[in-house]
Amino acid sequence: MSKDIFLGYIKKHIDLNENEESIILSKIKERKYLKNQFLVQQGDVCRYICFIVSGCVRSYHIDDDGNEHTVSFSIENWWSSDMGSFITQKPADYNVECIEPTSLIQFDSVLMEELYKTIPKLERVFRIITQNALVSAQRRVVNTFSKTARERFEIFRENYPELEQRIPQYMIASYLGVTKEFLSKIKGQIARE
Amino acid sequence: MSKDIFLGYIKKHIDLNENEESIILSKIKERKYLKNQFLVQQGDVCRYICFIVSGCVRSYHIDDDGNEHTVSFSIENWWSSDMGSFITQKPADYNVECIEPTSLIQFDSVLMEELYKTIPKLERVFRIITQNALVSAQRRVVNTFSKTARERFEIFRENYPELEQRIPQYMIASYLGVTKEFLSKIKGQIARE
DNA sequence: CCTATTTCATAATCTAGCTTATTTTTTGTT
DNA sequence: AACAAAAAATAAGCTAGATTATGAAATAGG
Repeated sequence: MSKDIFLGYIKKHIDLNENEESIILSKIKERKYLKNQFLVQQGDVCRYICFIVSGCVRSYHIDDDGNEHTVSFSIENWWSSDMGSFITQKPADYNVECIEPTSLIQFDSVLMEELYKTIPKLERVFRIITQNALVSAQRRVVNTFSKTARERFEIFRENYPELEQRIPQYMIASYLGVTKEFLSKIKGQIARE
Repeated sequence: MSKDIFLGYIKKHIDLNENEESIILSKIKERKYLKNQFLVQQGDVCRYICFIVSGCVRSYHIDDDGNEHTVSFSIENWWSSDMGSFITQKPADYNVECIEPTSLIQFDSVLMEELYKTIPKLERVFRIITQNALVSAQRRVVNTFSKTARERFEIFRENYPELEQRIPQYMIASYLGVTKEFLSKIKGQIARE
């Protein structure tokens, strides 16, 4: 069941005794979203950090010209939020939208602080997760500058082979930082070889 | 003195009792680097996370074509490392080089784990720092896609007004993701207005 | 099953930023 | 002060990727 998936995930990083497990179990609950529902909307304050049990969620920014820029896709066993907004309680920079029916566990800031207080080891879990996410984000910056759009697409395919099937092509384009037309052209090129 | 600068920094995030303070003080020591010395070289394993007491450090990747891409500049009261390499103990993706004479405090992974173990609250400090860094990195990705080079330069100037004076222009260009020639052109444009 | 709406493909034209090359200015060294 | 080396400025021509447009194919809803 979904709560156990979450516990299993945490226990990959730290040990939990029975008491700690039951504290966590007592505090969390599953919530379901439909496709196209928003976890956060750009401009609102982000109230939750979410652990995805199943489904897929996209975080994206809409710029002044109305163009979408995808920051991340989050699937099973990963997290989703507008972290900046969640931390500062200022308006979110991103829309966080389900692109599949999604089941998740939500943590508001009161609950997070309560959990950190009662089970300080959880700080460690989130430190490690966040460090890994930072490393990926920095690598993405460098790739954006050093690789061509085609190379970035091929890297995306290698890193997330399942995702390409689950996600509309125009969203992948907006993740790679190119137009959907150009991604289509790239795919045409690759297919022709 | 430099150790107190570090303690002051930590105490902005968490409270430390006298015992904890003295543990930290006993474990750390200052180290000085000259301009152009490397803290890590791309391909080596990164052994340290460094807290910068004074000076300035640049992290950059050299790609297959020999082009430099700057990931970050780190100055006083900030951290520097190749985090990915430090965590995994695999070869570093980045050169980390002093662009000024730099004084810093180095933490190897044994010391970090020891500190996390004896003063678990430090996990919290690094969780928070890393979360903030992640938020910036993600914003940088989005800006790279949604803003022009000129806009990115103006944002850089606003965010780090002091840095522009301390850093050669070609390094700023490599941070913004443009050639030095194009940044020069942008500055010419701005000056002419 | 049919229609409407999204999504994807293809192609022509256009531009931000790159490359290459030359000159000037700044910085560092003896 | 003088020389060498690094950094910055400027400019002409060139490409990766954007924009705009049009049609085909796939999804979804009634």
